[in-house]
Amino acid sequence: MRAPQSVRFPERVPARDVHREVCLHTMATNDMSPGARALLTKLDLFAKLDPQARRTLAGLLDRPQVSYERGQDLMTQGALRRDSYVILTGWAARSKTLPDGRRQILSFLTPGDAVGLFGAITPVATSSVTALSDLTAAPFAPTAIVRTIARSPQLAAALVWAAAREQEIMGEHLVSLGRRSARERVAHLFLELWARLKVRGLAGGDQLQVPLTQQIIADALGLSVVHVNRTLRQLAAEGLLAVKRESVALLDIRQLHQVTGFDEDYLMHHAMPQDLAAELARLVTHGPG
Amino acid sequence: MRAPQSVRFPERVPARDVHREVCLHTMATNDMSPGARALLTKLDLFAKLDPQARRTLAGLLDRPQVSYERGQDLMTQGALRRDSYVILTGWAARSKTLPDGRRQILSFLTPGDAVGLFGAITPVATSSVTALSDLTAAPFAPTAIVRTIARSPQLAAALVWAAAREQEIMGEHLVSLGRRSARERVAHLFLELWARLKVRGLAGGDQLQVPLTQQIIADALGLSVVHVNRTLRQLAAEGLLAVKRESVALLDIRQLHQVTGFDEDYLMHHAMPQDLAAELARLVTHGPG
DNA sequence: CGTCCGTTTGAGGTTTCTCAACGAGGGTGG
DNA sequence: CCACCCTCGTTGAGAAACCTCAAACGGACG
Repeated sequence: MRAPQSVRFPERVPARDVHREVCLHTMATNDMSPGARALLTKLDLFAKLDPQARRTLAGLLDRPQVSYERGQDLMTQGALRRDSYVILTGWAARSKTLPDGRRQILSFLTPGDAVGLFGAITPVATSSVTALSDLTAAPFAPTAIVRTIARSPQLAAALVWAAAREQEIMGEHLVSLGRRSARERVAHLFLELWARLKVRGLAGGDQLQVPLTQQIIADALGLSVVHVNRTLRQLAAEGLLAVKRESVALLDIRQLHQVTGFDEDYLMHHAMPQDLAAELARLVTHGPG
Repeated sequence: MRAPQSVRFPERVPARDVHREVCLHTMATNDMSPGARALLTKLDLFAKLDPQARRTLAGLLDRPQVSYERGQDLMTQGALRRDSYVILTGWAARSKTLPDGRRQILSFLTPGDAVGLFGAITPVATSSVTALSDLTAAPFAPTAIVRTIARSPQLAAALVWAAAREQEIMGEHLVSLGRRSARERVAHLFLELWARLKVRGLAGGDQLQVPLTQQIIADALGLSVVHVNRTLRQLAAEGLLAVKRESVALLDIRQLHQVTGFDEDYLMHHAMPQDLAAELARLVTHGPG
């Protein structure tokens, strides 16, 4: 058994101005809270939500937004659940910690992502969610999700889509940890984050702002910090990417794709398929009968 | 980059009589198809479904069951999706394969589990589902899930619970691949399977029937077959478990728990929490208004 | 009786880890 | 303003875990 390389998440470090802006689609969102808009931006990738769905969404997220500093927990493994959130600005990580301190990051959460969306289902949190940068979030009651599902079938379908998308990302993550080399894991992670951010307008060109320390990358990829460092430097030496303070430039995307066999289909950037849309439309017009 | 150790899944091998029986709870299930009963058995862990939910479930699964031989795909990565299924008897594995042949198993599917439950969302399958033993399954149309969600809020909540539970299992799997040693991974896998089967009445005592070859275990745990073999033999030598043909006996459960820090809470064997149940009941009685 | 699939074992190699130390930057307090 | 932390990144050296290759074994089945 190896000793834990994992280290506490950073705490009480002042803010940096990474990604404080949520990119909003040009819809009539004036009447909505920031939380509703952020979630809408994401769900909109899947389907244009109808007025009923948008009202329901607005009703769900009508509480004032809250702020967290880098290193604080929005949710703590083993503790009773409190609120659920939609992230407005900043990054967070969902992680699990073993009794001896080893830590594994399960997923990265970016603006528009939900924290504990289905959290009402277990009273005690099985993972922690920690702010990786200073962040703001829109809180909502965990049980409200049930009401939401019942009130708008379209919204329910969109939420299921969001859950399925998350599962796809976790699946690809599982492949990385189980079958990819350190080099492939690192390259794959950056390609994924780049693709995720780009589709929401949070990254442009080949540049990408990420508030990730090498320790955090290590905990996400199941590697030691030392080896992440060496891998990063090797990829940089080959001219594939350039790492600065808290940003990364993907210099040779074609070759990065080749290194990892990256195929962004699993991220599901696409709209609802035809048959599903038809089924939903029928329901919305004629009722569930 | 390591060469692929992964090997094709076994094919066309005759059936073995492992787990051909689904344990049914003692409810009035006479009017339901086998598929509906199997899924009900699982969803029942979460909440006693009301008549409306049970009617909807029966309507979803009214097609005749189908059979697959060991090694056949119920769903193939990269191919267009066909039906979704509820597994009735036998085991399956969901896996992803890299271009060079390396394979990672994402999850094991046992009776009552759904294949491609949310599959309508992507037209092309991002993973394969392969029969690990001969199996039978109840098919349903992928888009039917939308109707189901709209017709019964209780069923919708139960399905969300099932999805959340799956995500928890994947999360723990991620911890294994990222931060646990081979020894811990193997012990953890068996404890998980044992707990999952026991709660549905598919395993008794410390014995557990699993149609897993060492190659399959390796592909699930991100290890080589050779190392799985050595790890298995080491655990056996220490008297922690005994592996026979296709069954495993957990000889020292206390120490196995200690080896892995296993805590079965993440499997969510429990019923719906109080507040969620109350919320749902209100909806069912008063409507979503 | 031969073949096939899965398991087992040996030997040597590679990746990744641990331990340890140093450097660079930024914030903080004297 | 400078000295001192503290965090994070970087580098070296040796060790451990795990992998590959190769070969042999055993049971099941034709």
